[in-house]
Amino acid sequence: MDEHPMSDMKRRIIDSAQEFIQRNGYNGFSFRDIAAKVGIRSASIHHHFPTKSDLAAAVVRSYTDRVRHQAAEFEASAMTPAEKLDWFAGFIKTTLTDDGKMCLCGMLGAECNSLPPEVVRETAAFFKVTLGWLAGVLGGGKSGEQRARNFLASMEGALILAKSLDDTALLDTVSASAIREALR
Amino acid sequence: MDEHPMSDMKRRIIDSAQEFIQRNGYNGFSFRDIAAKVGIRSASIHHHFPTKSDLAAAVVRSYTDRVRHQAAEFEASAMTPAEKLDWFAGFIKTTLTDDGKMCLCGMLGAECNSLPPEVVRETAAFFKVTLGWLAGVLGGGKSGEQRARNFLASMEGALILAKSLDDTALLDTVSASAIREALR
DNA sequence: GTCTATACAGTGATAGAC
DNA sequence: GTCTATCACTGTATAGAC
Repeated sequence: MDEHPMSDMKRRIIDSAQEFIQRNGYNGFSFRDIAAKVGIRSASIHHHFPTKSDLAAAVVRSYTDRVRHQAAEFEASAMTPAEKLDWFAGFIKTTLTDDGKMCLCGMLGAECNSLPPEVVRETAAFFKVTLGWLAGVLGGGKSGEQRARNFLASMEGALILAKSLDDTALLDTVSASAIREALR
Repeated sequence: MDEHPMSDMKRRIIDSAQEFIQRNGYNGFSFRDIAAKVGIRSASIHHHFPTKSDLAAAVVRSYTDRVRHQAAEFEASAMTPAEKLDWFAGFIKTTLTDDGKMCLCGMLGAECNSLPPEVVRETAAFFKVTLGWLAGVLGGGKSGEQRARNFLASMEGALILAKSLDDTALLDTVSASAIREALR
């Protein structure tokens, strides 16, 4: 299906890097961390991704592609806006509960002052795609766009608060409010 | 006034470290960065703060103290809740426009998986104090607490989105919505 | 309280054998 | 495609002179 199907090792490196970035941030992981996880030496990572920024940019691109793919699937379905927002909130919640991770781009967005330019570009692209999808779900137009921004901001912020306070319930109540507000 | 007034150099180190953390995160600055900024050698920083976690914990404590102090000042004033939220939104906006910085604890909250335990504790304390103040402003009780969580989450998330997308207007519109919602 | 000097572990990245 | 070996550099932290 894809034009350039990815090698298995390349895929595993990206997945492992994504986990590390969500947990520790771009400045909080090393090629050696990845190497230990996927079972090859750190020098071999450079064969697949010449530099750390290449790897991180590929991680974000793969994340954005999943959003695009998911959005297209929803497009063809009979789900209501409420069901789509619920799905999104569940996805964010899994991020937190499945190992206390941050949203990939929430983490990179916070760090973006110390990120290589191409990673910043890919992070911005992720937010544009996600906001575009949410705006469509919420009816489009200026109102849809504004609701999308409010909703996504609430979710990203709620992740940070819930993680810091070690309070999963906080994420539940804030995301319930955000969904209610978005659909009002 | 204070029981243990802080030496001038200690103060400058804390202020400089705060700037670096807000810009690059805990894993994105070094003692040498601070040293270059305040004009002494990195070894001398250790005289004031033995370890990096000591320094970061002191930075967060100083930040929380300012919130406490500000809250006490507001307590004695005749400001309305709307004025207090406006002040808070303005404070957050300055953080962003004055050099594209993140909220100190928004940054640390995102990174908290890779932070020393005492820094995590201080970050949680900051959020508790800030949420407590906001809950009081918003009328207290369960409703006030929930409004405070929604409001603060929106502001933290809006900072991330605005920074990533390099879009100051996004912060303005999201914070205006958040204030409206909190006061509804 | 600040300095020089240094220890020692970790970093991203490269060269070249297999 | 993965390895070993190694590079130059940066990181936190310490010892001891001034």
